[in-house]
Amino acid sequence: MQSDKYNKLKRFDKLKESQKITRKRPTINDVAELANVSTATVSRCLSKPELVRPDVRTRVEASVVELGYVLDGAAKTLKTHQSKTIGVIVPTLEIGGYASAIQAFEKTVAAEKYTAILGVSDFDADKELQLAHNLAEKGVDGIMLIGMDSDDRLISFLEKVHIPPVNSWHFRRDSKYHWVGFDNRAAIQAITSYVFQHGHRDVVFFVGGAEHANARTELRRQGFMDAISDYNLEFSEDLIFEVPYNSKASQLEFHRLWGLGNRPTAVVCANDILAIGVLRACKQIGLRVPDDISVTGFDGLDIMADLWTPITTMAVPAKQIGEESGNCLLNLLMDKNPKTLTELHCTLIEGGSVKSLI
Amino acid sequence: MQSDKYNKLKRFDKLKESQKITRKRPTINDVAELANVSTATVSRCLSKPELVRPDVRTRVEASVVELGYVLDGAAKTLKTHQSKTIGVIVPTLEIGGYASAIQAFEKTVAAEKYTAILGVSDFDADKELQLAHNLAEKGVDGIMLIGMDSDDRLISFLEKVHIPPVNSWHFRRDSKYHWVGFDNRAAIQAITSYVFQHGHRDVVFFVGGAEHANARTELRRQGFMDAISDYNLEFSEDLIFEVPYNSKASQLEFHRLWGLGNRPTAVVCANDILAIGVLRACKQIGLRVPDDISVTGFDGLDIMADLWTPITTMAVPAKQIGEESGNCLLNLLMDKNPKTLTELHCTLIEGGSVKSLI
DNA sequence: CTAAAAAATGTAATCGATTACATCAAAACT
DNA sequence: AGTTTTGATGTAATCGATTACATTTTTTAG
Repeated sequence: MQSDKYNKLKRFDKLKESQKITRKRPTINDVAELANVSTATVSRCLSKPELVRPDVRTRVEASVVELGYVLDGAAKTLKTHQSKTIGVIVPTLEIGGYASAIQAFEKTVAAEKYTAILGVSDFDADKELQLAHNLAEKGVDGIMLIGMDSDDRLISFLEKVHIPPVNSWHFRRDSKYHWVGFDNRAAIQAITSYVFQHGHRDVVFFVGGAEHANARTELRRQGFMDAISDYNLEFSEDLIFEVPYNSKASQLEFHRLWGLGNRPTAVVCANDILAIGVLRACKQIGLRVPDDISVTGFDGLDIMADLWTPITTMAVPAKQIGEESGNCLLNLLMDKNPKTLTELHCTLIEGGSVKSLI
Repeated sequence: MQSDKYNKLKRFDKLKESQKITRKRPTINDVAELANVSTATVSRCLSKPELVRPDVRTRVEASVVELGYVLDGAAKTLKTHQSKTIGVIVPTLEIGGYASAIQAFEKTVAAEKYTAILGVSDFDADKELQLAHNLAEKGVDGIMLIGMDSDDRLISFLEKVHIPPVNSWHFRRDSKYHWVGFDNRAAIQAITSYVFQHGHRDVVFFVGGAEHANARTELRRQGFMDAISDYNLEFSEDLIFEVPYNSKASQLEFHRLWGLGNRPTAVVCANDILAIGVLRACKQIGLRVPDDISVTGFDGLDIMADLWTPITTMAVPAKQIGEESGNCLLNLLMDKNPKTLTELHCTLIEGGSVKSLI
């Protein structure tokens, strides 16, 4: 409009110049030029080849190869508002089950040309929120959340930016969001009941807590308490030991407990890593498992079968969680309506680490 | 130019209309309007706030919050040719070390505002190449390659599209590319020599191979052979057993070997998973480790200390590899010149699974 | 108090694709 | 043959940011 206000010509030249230096890859224009067609045709060749006459298509494809053309996803995303990208937020990859779930998830969504963007939250809700913001900027089409409480801020943020989330690992029945997982509370109740069934009455519960405290921990406590009340036993907070998520910590905790004269006949652990620590402590103290004391884990690591004593544990359907979450999100993105809750089941694996007292 | 050729007005209206329906999030224009500044100022507030007067900045920030504005990364990337994104290609996440390395890598690059995009190649060079292509379209600024041979097609592709790669896990001395890893051959040689030092002479080598065959497998074979020639022992192909990467397979393989009357005094395994399988087989056969037979692993899984018999293994510096790869790539992206080769070291962990015959 | 220098802000072209619609060509009807 | 339908291709506006340079405002110097 004000053509004298700004000296356009000069600018244009400068830009064109700098552009020449910056440009590293051929663009759709270059391909179009070489193949003697319009950019529209090139674009069609790439996304809807059936709309282009075979001979033209061949010519275009040859140009693509000759120039080594790679489509610029940013431009495509900008225009289409679709990134073909899914964010995955996970507390840690060090927990084997999470890694398995992610791998299965990646495989599932990759089959539909989606790419996974990874964020590790370290069990930190603030970091998680920040990751989500970052993913939103990256333009992810959806988000997979693994094994966390869904912080309200997170959920409302995702709602505001219109990114559909799928929550996984455990689940909530009363949620309007999508969940894929198993019933933590019931699973802990089940393995605890299994121990009670074998006649144990002095049972303590090791649960990963403290710094990683989250809804899941709470659910597990409740599962333990459910089993206790099923058997009409008396509950006391002293039966529950919150331990950081590593075997060293649980090993020390068991030593402490034993040192105080506490003499349970069984230790139920909320995860396998804690069970391993307990096992180490028992070995050091000279307790035979299961003859002197019974121990159970939770997670179903393969390795549990190969320890000093094969440990009875509850196998978590990690791979399935990944797959089903992937399918759920894919459906969500295709505007199909996947069911809100996909409940998967855990499997008790008897290792022989629980002695029958009956 | 040919304004009668195309009916512009009609189109514009249509587009504006459809746009209204599509647009889900506020843009920089909305923020600019609300804050009563230009888009340039908003942009500056976001990337170089120190260039904007504090009072204006405050107004802009308030508008950002009020609208719930999230920057559109695609537009930014399109203009700047920078995605602040790094691709990670890994054969599998089921190998604990890889997961640890990725986690460390993610943490390292996240500190500099980079995001990791994950691709799982399943040990398949074609899939790997396809992943790289996909990552190139996504506009990644760099790529981290874990534990694979660098397929020549991959490397030359990355060169063509100007994406700097960092190779990790093992390394090559003669490469012009960046490597972060340890000397596979030397490490296997070291643990094999350790076994020879303990007086063993009938030693077999279990190595993950077959479907996952790669340069690394070859290097490990060579490491084993190096140790043999150090001790002037006679080499035979029969000493090497290629086994799929899982404990079940190595368990079966050991049964087969034993069934054929093969009676080694020690089994050196190229990874811990295979060692676990051997251990299981020994237990089933009734062989005590290390009294009747010695076994070593490789990887340094924590769990090796808690097996039926704690297993001597070689700890791989997975976390360090992730960190150093991250730093290397960051430097590369900042045009600093990181060293081409970062050599890290393995640590022998004596579990007591090797009996001294001397 | 004015002039020059520095700081803040605005303008609008640009990144590289997609795609609605226009146009042109070829095939299928009268 | 002329008309309609169908198919293939081209045109150019558009997505939402960034940023070179122009312009305006503020500060500093004289």
